Amino acid sequence: MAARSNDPLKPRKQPVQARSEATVSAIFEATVQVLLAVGYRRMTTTRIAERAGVSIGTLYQYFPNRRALVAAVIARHLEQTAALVERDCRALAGGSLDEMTVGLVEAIIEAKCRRIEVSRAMQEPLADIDGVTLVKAAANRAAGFVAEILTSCRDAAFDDVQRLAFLIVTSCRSLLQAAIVERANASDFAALRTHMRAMVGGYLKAMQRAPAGNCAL
Amino acid sequence: MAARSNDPLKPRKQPVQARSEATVSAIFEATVQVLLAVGYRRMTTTRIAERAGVSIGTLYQYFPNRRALVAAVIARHLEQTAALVERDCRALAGGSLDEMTVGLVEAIIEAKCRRIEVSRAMQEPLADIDGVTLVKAAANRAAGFVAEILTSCRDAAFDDVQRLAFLIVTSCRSLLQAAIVERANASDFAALRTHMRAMVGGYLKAMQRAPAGNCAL
DNA sequence: ACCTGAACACCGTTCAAGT
DNA sequence: ACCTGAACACCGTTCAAGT
Repeated sequence: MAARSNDPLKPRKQPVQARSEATVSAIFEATVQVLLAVGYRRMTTTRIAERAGVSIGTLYQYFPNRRALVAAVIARHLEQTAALVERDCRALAGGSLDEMTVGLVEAIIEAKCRRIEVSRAMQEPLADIDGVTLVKAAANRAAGFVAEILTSCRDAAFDDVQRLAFLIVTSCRSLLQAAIVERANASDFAALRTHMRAMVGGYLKAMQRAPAGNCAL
Repeated sequence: MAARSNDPLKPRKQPVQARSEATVSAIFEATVQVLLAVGYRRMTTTRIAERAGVSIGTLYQYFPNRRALVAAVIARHLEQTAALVERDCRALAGGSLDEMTVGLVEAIIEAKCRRIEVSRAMQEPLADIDGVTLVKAAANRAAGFVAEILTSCRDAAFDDVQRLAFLIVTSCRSLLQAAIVERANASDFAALRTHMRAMVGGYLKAMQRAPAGNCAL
């Protein structure tokens, strides 16, 4: 079966020789740099080709259009972010509900705020490419890790864990994204952390399968 | 004082006569229709002018650029949404924390899902215009109403109410927006409602100033 | 296999000329 | 005061010609 890729954002040609690999890499890096330097609206293919040191024709040999370029950049960034959440989640396995609440919030904040300029620069092109799909995919990946550790929680159990984890991730992500785009300061982020903990913790407690019974406090 | 608005180099005009008001209104409506019909990417100024029954020059007499057109449409929609939240909030004054939880979630769902196609169509242009600012402004307005009724809660009190309300609104809005953009079905929305109640309720309980003391359950 | 850049198509925006 | 639409500028994309 021949794979028929109709996806307009998929790369057009795969690099075969070594020099073309270098070309693709240069175009890719140039895209990131131009995006960060001038923003999406002023990010022209001419500028990217210039920056990458190749002709405009070469660019279009590997990427079908301008949007595919940013899509590639964003997809990679989202994957890296999900991977960071995964890494931090591993340490939480078998912990208590309260430990997980704090740990999860921290993991998501950490992941989202590393490369904060990219997170901010992503905002503009996200809607222009099929960003919702990309974000949802990344959120689902991260939610998978979160669901896994929630299942391992030693003092609580949940139904519908995947959805629960997805909502936690999505909610935290969008609150953080808003703060990042608005260039919130350190004290705003500190307050946001407190509120996110309360939100995630309260949510998890409300969604517990078997309630604690009598009040342990 | 010489009227500087007669400067021929200055674009952007306010409608003065009745016919120009009609023109502006027609352009405005055409923008909504074209946006809904073909999406933001294919929404050209030519198409809008055509649909409005005016020339392209007339369009640019009243709107400085394409983005301003969508910004106007979106701003109006966001204002209407905030107003709906306000209306539904009024009924909740003086209620219990549980009543408010359910009522708030319902108010936000209702407001966001009325004109659901516009909410979906908004997604694409939002980042291209200064949408974050608009959304934040609308969220702050809605958060104002929410904060007001939270203050009137008869069995709970909160610190930092405005921020708390803002996070509730923002969190719910982004979860709903994601569901809308992904064309979630009725059962997805039902589950989302349940989870949003748990999240908001849990969050509010965790953020109470004076905890209930002994477990009331 | 890979690269080049002039040429093309399209769209946002302007402005001199109308009523 | 308000409208018109040809013309301009710019940018994404292509393709015939090169190495």
